[in-house]
Amino acid sequence: MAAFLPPRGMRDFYPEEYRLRETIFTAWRDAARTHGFESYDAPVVESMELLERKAGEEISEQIYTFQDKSGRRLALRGELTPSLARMINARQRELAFPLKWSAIVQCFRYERMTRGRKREHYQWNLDIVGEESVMAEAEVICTAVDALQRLGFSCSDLQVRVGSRALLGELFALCGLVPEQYSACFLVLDKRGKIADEEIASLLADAGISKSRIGPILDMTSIRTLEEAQSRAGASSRAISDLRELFTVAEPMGFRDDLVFDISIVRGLGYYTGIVFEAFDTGRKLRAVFGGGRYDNLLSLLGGDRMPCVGLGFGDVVVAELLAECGKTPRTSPRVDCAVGFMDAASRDIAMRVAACARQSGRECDTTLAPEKAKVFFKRANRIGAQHAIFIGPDEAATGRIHVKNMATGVQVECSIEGLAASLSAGKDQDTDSTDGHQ
RNA sequence: GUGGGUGUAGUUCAGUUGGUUAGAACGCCAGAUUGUGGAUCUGGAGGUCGAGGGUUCAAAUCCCUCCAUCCACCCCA
Repeated sequence: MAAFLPPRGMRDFYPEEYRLRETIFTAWRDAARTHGFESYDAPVVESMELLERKAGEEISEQIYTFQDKSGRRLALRGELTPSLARMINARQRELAFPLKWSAIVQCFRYERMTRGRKREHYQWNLDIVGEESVMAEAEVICTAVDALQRLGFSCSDLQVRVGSRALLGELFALCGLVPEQYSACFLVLDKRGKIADEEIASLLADAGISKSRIGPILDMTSIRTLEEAQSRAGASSRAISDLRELFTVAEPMGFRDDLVFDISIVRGLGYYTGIVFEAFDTGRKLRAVFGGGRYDNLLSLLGGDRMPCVGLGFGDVVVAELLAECGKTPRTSPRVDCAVGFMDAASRDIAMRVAACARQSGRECDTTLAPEKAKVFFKRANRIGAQHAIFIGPDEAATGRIHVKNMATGVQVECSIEGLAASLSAGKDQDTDSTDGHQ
């Protein structure tokens, strides 16, 4: 038994797991780049003060906190948004808005673990800062759906459920609530279906909401369609027209089929102000794969000018589970263009020359570090996924003629060291010709 | 934090009412093949049975404590 394990909730990535992680990261990066997002990064350690300024959350219980040797109160970030807000605020006069930023960062959370939830995960963040219109929501969702497609998912696997805090706010106002009471109502509605209505009623009462209004609030969760919502909110509802516009533009953007209106989506984070959304697997067996929404007040809350923002967070843990659940986990194996080995000390320098030659021609090349038997070398070459294997023994060292073995076909061709690049290319063409003909 | 499950080889797991030297598969190593991988065959290595304590002539097995881990709830990225 291993004496040491990773700290609770933390993960090691062995090469096999690392390859899966890279597959996910690549889908994220490619989708972001394809949609014109710029990459950025921020420190994994932030000041507690920044995190605490983010209203309405009992953070310090749930994040890793510590003091540095000067007594500064610091924390491992639990999410990237406060750092983003800090960065934007610091250069609010110089940045050109709207801007579209993407980052893949590791976030930490000190909490109990369950399925799909560790104490650390990698999260892809997409944010659009400085855009008032619902095009910002459309663009981040479209980009996230793009990434899902790159991983092999289709709209039959996932649904993006869209709600709106702005809509709920309008409906609350019609019930006679004041804005200060909204956030308590959001949290309570989020619990609808999880706890009994009587408990919800008493929670609302605790928030200072009079009895006569509790019924109408609970009743809101029975709204199923946008039309129904409109009939309550009224024809002039800004929230409804935003939602309608999102669904409309999703059509030409290609993700209309993934969208579903769901008034019960409110999200746990306190800073959301408008449209909010979460993507779930169709079977609803797992947690949200990604989620996000509009947070127009966070930057001003942290000392900047008011700035409309839309953000999206997409974690690696749940999507990996969903890949497994759907049988779509890509089968990855190690791969390298060629491997070079040598039989004895006298052959070493020729082998290294051959390897250098291969690398100069742009090939990936693994080399044996010590003399080994041919059998051991070829076995290892096979294991590391070498497409070609070149074994140097006394004969090759003496004549300068080397044998390039195509590991897929077993065919071995002889060439000079200078002719190596050509042989590797020839073998490569052969490989692709011999496959099913794709690409 | 609550409830339940599980801890045996590198991995996944068997292991009978407590009873002799704890097994299998896969993986690993070696040989068959002294310069050629994947397939096959043969052999080998590898275990303080999660830790500590208790009951017993005898504990992987029963009891207690702790630790780890998984699932559900709670909470949330």
